[in-house]
Amino acid sequence: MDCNCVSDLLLPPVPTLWTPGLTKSIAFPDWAYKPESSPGSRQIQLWHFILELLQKEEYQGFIAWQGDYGEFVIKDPDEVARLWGLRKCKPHMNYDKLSRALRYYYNKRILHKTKGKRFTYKFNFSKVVLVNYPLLDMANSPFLLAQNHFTNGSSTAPDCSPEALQSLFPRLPDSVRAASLFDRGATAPSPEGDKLRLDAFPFLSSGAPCYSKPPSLLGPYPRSPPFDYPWGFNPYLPGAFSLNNCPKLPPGSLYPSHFYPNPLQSSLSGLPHPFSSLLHPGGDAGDRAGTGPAGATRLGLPPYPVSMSMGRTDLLSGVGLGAREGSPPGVGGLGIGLGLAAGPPGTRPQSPSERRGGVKQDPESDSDLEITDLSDCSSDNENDHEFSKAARSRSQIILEGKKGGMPPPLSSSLPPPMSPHPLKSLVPLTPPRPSLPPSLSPSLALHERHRETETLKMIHS
DNA sequence: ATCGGAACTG
DNA sequence: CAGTTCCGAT
Repeated sequence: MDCNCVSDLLLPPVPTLWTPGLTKSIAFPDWAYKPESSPGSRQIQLWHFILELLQKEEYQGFIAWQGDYGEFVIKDPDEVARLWGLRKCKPHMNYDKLSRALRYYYNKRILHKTKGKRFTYKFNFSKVVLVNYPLLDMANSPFLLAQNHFTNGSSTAPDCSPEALQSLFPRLPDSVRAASLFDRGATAPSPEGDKLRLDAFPFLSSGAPCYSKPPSLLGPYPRSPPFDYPWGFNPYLPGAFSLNNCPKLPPGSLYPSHFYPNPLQSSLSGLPHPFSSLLHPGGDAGDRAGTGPAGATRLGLPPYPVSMSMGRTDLLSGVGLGAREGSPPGVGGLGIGLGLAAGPPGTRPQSPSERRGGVKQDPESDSDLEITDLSDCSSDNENDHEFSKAARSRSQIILEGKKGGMPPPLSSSLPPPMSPHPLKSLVPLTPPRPSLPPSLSPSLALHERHRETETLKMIHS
């Protein structure tokens, strides 16, 4: 009653383009959403919220991607906590509580802490990706391969072949797998399915944090097709990929930003866009024809570009989050498209970050990355808690000796070291896995690869 | 600052 | 279940 919570107002149940089922099943795993049937379920979740903030420029003064892949820094803990409290109608929310909730994610492996860096956490995207896009071309995903590599040398490679996946999702006929992925609500409302997924890929859940090398691949591909993203985000708009819209690296980093693609995006880029059918029945959105994966193109899904800005709005909005997160602090509210709007917000509030001393980019962060990753790994192994149960029998995780990570000298206003032509790098970056487990090299994989190759050719020409 | 236990809530 | 709140320990 006394709560001025505007979340309801700002957060329409579901964006017009979404259906509840769709929303839930597509974007996130069940640990993100309880089944609609579950009473009292479906409240925004903290990590979704975090992603939402991360994705919007308006909040980059408060929280932003920074450092290693998937890493973000809460520049202004108080503000972020305030926003969170706003969203949850918890006027007394503060960073202490927020952080508790964040810690709560450690065991769930959704997040983990980047040790040594204040207010810095790291997303365990792989899990999210996999869970959300179990059927996508994993065999082709360097990211996943990398994970695989790290997790099990080779012997017990989990079977994530399309076939295997298919078996996990029998209700997702290949022919419509893409559609189904985003329509499971209607197709296969099986809450168990979600669980299954998680358990089905223990290698991802537990090994995820161990990677440190840029999984890489689909990086941003700056183009400027006039494509409209109704759900509020247009990767082509200025700012869409700007600075912190995606997990990126600091300037001094070893790897170019495109080395740290958003797994969610990468994954998505290989799939037809979920909404495309809704948005562009014709299946054609643009023109960028032939620029990306066939599927994507056909569906009007911007091929590579999409791969940046994180789970981006598509996911987020689906979550309901994307929806207006509100007019938070002064922010114009409907961030309808982040960058979108005339892009004025681009320069959002520097925010009091500094006021709190924010997370100054201390040089100390130097030795962290590696350590962080390693420690995370260990922690993963050690605190497997619930997760390990499922993965118990799994073979020990083999840590790759060296990590590519590098202590990023953080710099708030780093110019995006984005590669102008990620696709080029993409080529060399996607070497055919020499020891590709049989389970990973099904025809689909080949097919995908082939498609990709063709795409690249086209681009080059 | 960070962590995690514990009781509590919707 | 996903936090929220409180809090002592490190």
